[in-house]
Amino acid sequence: MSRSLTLNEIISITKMRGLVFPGSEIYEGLANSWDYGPVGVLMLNNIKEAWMKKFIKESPYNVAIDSTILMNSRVWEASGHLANFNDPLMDCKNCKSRFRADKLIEEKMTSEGVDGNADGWTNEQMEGYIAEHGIKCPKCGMIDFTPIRQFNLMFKTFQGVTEDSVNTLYLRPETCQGIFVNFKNVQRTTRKRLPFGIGQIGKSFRNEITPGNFIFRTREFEQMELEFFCRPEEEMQWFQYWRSYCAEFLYTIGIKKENIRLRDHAPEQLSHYSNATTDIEYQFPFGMGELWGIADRTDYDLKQHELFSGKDMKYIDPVTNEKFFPYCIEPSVGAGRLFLAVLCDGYECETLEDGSERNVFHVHPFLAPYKAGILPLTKKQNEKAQELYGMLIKEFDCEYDETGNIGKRYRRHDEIGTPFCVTVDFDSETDNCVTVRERDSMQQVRVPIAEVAEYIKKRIQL
RNA sequence: GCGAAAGUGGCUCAGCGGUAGAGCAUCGCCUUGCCAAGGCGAGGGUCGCGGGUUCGAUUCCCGUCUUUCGCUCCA
Repeated sequence: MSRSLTLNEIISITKMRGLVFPGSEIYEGLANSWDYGPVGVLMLNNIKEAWMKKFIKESPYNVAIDSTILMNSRVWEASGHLANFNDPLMDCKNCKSRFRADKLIEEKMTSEGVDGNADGWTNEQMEGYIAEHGIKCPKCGMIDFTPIRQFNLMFKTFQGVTEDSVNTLYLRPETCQGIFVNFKNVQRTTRKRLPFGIGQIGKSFRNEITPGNFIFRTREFEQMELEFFCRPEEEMQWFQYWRSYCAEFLYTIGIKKENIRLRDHAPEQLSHYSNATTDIEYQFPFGMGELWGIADRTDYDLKQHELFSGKDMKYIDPVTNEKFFPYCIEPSVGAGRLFLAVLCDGYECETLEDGSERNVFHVHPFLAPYKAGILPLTKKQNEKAQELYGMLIKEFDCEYDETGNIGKRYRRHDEIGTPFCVTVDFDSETDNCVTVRERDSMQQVRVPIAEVAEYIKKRIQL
């Protein structure tokens, strides 16, 4: 018998066990900031490593870069973020609900069978349209809106000594632009031919109106993005390829299939530059939430950068000398979100045969913070266990623990997802073997000390 | 920003107008021969912050901050 843990239970455990702490806690916190603790950072790094392994290192197509968070502001002009990453918000004075003016207008147009949108409209145009067409508050039906206020989702900062508007910079709201602006550099230095991809793991910042749900939506977050370039006529083929590759990745790292849903966007939902988009969603305790977005971005970004920079951003086929804009498929996933999905998917409270309960974190050994706990059965085995620990720590992350009785230590490691516990006991002295206890099955195997490292290494592969 | 709820030791919470408790966790000693065992002991909280009422506030009132849930969003 077992049950999943609630989000609150998971938050408690992660705080108690050093996975995740509330940010700036001693100063009353900072809304929606979370720090990864000593145990959490191991798993976060393993998640990033898993992505690197499957999307870059083992891929015949892809390479990685690490670009800056601060970029020339013209990048954001070209990408459209300076113009479009604003939400025009208005509140209903009567019922205090908040709406996006452009969404209200689009809904009105749709309901009247008009094909159009409010993209690129000024606030005055939108306010005018709403007044003329008598758009009512969708919630209470009143026509009593505040004026539009722009809410820019990009964090602004300043470069240089003075807060001069000339030096206004933005924290990047997505990592992919660092890839697009380096497209030519990467292609030239790697001599890659289409199709090929450029990946990046890095922080992005969005001044979300409403963050929340633990680490699900935070204003500072880490993305793992791949921009995969291909010939325009192959876009759908590669879109499908990455769409299933991403889903397969999730299954590989142990996410339960029944908690995953692939949702293809309907044509009318697509952003203006996209020909196809699929969200891979996960069944979080608070509902379905987007984990991975796979978007066909067409040649929009490279074209925009050529337009704004004046530099040639086209691909030149080294064989045919053909010159064209490649299309781009973008699978983009949040590291923190994946971390949360792994937590939600793995944490269970099991009721054992004797009626006692144990919290277990069923996590893929590759992602587990520690691969092994090194435990002397009693304090008499401390020295030998220390020695073994010294050997194993060179091979993988593990932890030495001699406090409390053995059962307690097993449970403590169950709770942080350690797949193996290695116990040095009274017989170890004579038979040079140790007991390896497996987390999920609670089965025990006798393994020669000389072979323990290999035994575990074989079982923690991705 | 608006609406709702909440803030008491690391976690989960109880409590009360007379300056704080439990369980779990942590640490030490003893015990312990494989699944949160037992015994003894220890540490840790100016009850989010500021103000007001009161002889006296963790408790009542006001403000403020923070968190959580919803409006939002799309990694």
